[in-house]
Amino acid sequence: MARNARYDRQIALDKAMNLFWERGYAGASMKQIEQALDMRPGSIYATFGSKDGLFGEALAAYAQRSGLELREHLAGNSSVLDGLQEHLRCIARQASPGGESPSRACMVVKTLLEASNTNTAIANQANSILNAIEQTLTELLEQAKTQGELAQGTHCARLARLLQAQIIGLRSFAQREIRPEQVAELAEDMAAMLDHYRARH
Amino acid sequence: MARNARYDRQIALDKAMNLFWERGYAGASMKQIEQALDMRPGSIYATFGSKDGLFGEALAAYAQRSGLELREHLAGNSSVLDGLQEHLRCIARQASPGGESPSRACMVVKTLLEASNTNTAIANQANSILNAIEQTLTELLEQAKTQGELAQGTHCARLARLLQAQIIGLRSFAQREIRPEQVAELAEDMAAMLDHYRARH
DNA sequence: ACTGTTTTTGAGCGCTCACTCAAGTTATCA
DNA sequence: TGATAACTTGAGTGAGCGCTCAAAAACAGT
Repeated sequence: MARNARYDRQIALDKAMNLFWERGYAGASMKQIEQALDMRPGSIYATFGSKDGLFGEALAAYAQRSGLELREHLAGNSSVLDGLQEHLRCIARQASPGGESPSRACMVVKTLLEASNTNTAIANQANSILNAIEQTLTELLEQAKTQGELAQGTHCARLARLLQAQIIGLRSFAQREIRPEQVAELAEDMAAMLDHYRARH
Repeated sequence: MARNARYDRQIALDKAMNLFWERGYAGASMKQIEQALDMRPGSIYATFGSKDGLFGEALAAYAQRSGLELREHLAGNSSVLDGLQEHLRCIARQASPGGESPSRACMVVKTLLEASNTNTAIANQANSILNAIEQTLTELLEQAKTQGELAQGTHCARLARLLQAQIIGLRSFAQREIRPEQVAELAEDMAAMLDHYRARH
């Protein structure tokens, strides 16, 4: 008894995610969003409620996407630690200058730094995502310890936070104007650091 | 033959730096700047030219301040590596939740991430500052190698980039809502990592 | 084809943005 | 003390912001 929506919600969300990832929350104006999504303001507000609402959904979509990537890298390796090292190298490859992603830096970290003292709701969301990632990393490391990959004395939650800080550092560092191989070297050095936590055989 | 300025340029700059550091470039409005500096728009524009100009000077002041801090930590230790480790711990102390600095994260990194795809001039300035820091760290490590602290095979420029990425990661991580001792542990783990590069005696 | 419902459209709302400038004020020096 | 030059003031500029809503358009079911 009525027409269907012309726009696919997921596709629109993906385009919004790319724009916000590239330009940040304040840096992306509604005019630019309208153009990127090829939607008029009324449709956008009917679908997503507000700029905040759209950003929130875009950030959630980004987090989901990132989670999938991590799981893929882990699935390609029987060893958890090998998978995590592969993850670091893959981040370096994606975050190298000349790549096609909207920004070399992580959208969650960009959001955390931008919103922390200006937009509580969005900052809280970024915090929650980082908490969840820390939790996931901790569980993975616990698993590695159980399987004898990690030294028995390893404090997994603490190592998870170190690993997360490394990843944050790697991706933020990559935002500099720098030669791609230097980003790759950096990832390699971080991967090597993980080796120090391996169990001795 | 004329009156003097009521405002001390350096003091005004320092207040602007704190506001920009806390809220970012876009997040700090001229209204807020007027209030923070207790200056009316005409005086601000006569003194600093534009919001961009003021931000540029504030960022430069921040970089200078940070450089002084690093030199202080180094001066307190006869060993360069000890000084760098002390620097990491001191960053963690300052960046712990409950501290009084405008933001736990580094203003240069906040600027790099905010401006990279929206404000070329400012992004370039952040890039230059990070280049200079990398250069300084490289020289310090070369010095440590010459003095026999570092293993002879060490690639100092590469280790400098690793160290910079660690610092970036540490300070961005600290922007999360997290317990202070976890930030301290993180700094400790990063300091321990530096030990692996020490020369064996 | 007609009807009923939903979606799309885009002009334009009130507001805040960075910024200007003529007028007023104040310190300096003859 | 009066002339002069510099600084301060704040109302006001045009532009852009996020957002609204009445009208037009498009489809589904009869």
